[in-house]
Amino acid sequence: MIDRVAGATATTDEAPLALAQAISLSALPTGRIIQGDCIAAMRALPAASVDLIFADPPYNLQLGGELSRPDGSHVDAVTDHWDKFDSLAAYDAFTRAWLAEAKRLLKPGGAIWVIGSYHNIFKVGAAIQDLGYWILNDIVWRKANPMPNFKGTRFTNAHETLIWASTGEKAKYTFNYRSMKTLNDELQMRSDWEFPICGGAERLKKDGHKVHPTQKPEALLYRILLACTKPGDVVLDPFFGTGTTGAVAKRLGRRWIGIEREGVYIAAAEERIAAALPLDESALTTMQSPKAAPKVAFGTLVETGYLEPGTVLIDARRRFSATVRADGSLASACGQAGSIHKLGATLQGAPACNGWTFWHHEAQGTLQPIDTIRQTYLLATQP
Amino acid sequence: MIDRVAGATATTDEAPLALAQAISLSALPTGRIIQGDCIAAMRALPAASVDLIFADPPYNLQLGGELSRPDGSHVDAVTDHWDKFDSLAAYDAFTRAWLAEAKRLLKPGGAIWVIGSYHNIFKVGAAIQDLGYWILNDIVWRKANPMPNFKGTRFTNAHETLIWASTGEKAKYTFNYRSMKTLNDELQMRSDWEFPICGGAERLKKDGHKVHPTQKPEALLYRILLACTKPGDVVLDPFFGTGTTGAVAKRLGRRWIGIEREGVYIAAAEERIAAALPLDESALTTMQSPKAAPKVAFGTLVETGYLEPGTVLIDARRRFSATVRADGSLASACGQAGSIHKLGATLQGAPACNGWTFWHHEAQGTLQPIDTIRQTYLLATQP
DNA sequence: AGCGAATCTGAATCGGGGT
DNA sequence: AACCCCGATTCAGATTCGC
Repeated sequence: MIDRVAGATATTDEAPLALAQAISLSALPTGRIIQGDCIAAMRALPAASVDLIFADPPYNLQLGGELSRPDGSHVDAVTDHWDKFDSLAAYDAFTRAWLAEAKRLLKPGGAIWVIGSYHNIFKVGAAIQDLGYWILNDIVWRKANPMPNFKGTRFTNAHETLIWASTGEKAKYTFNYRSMKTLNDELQMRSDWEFPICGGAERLKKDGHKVHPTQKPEALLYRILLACTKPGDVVLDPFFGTGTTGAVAKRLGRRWIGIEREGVYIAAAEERIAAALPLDESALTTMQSPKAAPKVAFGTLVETGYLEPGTVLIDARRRFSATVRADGSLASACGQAGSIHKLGATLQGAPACNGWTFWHHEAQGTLQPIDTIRQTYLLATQP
Repeated sequence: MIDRVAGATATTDEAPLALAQAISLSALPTGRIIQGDCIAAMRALPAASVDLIFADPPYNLQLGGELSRPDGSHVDAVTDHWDKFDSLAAYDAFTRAWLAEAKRLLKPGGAIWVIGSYHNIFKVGAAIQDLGYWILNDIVWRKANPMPNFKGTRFTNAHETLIWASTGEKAKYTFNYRSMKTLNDELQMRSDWEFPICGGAERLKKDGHKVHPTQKPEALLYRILLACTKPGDVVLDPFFGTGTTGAVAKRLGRRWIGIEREGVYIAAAEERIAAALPLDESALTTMQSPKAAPKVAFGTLVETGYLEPGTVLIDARRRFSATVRADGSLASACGQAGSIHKLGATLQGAPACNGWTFWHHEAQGTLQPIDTIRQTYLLATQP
């Protein structure tokens, strides 16, 4: 077991504490992973003793059969027993039970973060409101590299949702506004965050297989703890898994408590946290996500009215022409159709073509490449 | 009142309809705004008569006092009476009531879209699941230019959430996959969409003041209707406001029905929709999935001489080869035989295989998938 | 060693029509 | 209702392989 300085030792020298609070702090098993059911484990902890709770509960995915990629390979889905519930109602009851225990553990000025997907997040959010928490923001984690929708049946599921809530409508809470603004190049931090999914060296593996099917990226926890806790605060994670919350808390000098049922995850988490190093300056700078050049799809110009469906485009030498259609595809007179790039390539018999510079439109008597419209759009919408 | 061709007039010349369906269509007030309470108005409409519902219900914002910008100017917040509910429970009851009526109106293959913010979307999503809808995606509208958080107390609220759901777990639904992929420069459309908020010339104003506090951008509706409806489909908006749904539906050649209580909004919507110009037929034609193309059996290519019996096919990596037989089956050297799909799967030991892209033939010194022969056949035989 | 090609993988409610 | 067959369908990033 890992053990960091217990709360009592660190605080008894300071300002006097109420007896109950002193007992609470002395009993608080920070720097430890408690093995067992999260509701039972939370019941054993003292009330009003935790500053922040981060929870990544089971999503209750309810997947159908097997799924294969177009190349025939098999998709390794989340089929673990801990994600199985008998019914929507059973999941709902479980959700309300652990959220109620969590509320009891939070100090009056504490707060909770919960992450989920559309499978469960609406149930979670509704329960949070019903239990008297006060939602402060919902945050969208935009995945830089999500798994595609292999069957072409829906939109690519490219994000997850987090809810940040205080203990009540009038409750205080911690929000390090300046830290967030600094982290975001002196612009207010928005409610949509982009991070890659957890992979590479950060992804815990054993015998070549991932230890946990849903390990979260440390960057996500880093931003949350930096935004909503102070050094020394106690962070509880009731679904600890492989300990991302503990590792990041240690790096940032926050105390932590983990609750986890599965021994395999606990073993991996302990090893991982033991190896975690306190933050140095360079780690902070790597957190600053480089601002990617904004991409604009041709279809966006059609949707937003910068270019009307029905507009006729021609190439610079006026050899080919095509009409813009409602979905951002182009149709030529000879019946061929495709994206600006594909149709340009087809008509020229070329393997590829940059449609942005190939296609032009008539404007003030001159031919303008459609790329100028994209520049206009970017100027109008970028801060 | 605006009125487009009613369903009955347009369909009586065609194939006979069941009586109930004929009544439904004749009674359907498409191209109209019904004034009144949305639940009462929906009750008066026939069951299973609508292809898509788009709903932008009151968000139940629960704002505190007045809000000022750092420069002292006043923020014009949503304080309208229609956004006031007595309690969370009252809002919940209202949400479940209109969502239940909406479900009754949807055809079995229909779908619903609802937009909201963290104030209400969790209640809405939980109700959608409880009522037996099946969530297909949650979509994040990332605002390119959101209002900043003036007090510096939270993250900038820079997105809203939409839920897309079918009428049940096993229900069919419309999703124009190819159109979405084309619209997004040949990449799958993701669940996070970026649009500017509604402003400029698009924003309806009267005497210098915005007519509606939460007018949605047409680009948002454009993408939804393009993705989830076909031309001629009936789209219902039970919280019509200033008619963004109607204006975009008219442009895209979809029929529409609006329900709205406030006369001021109705007047603005009617004027706006009357001015909207429908796209012409050629612009409305969109990219189709191969699914929608006429099917060609492999045997047809053999019968019609596009491929000679006895031709040897091989896979791209030249690991397997097989001979085309007179009945359109393939036979491998090791004695196995079957359809192009089945033999491909058997030889690879895979559960399934698309023979059209797996098998190749030698042409002009290069390997060509046999799908190119099918394309040649289609070009030659389709009008 | 270094570069380009090929391979692998990630919280996924992932098909439709005929017999 | 269950089974069978046809055949449509993937993006970004990390890692490994091959030259």
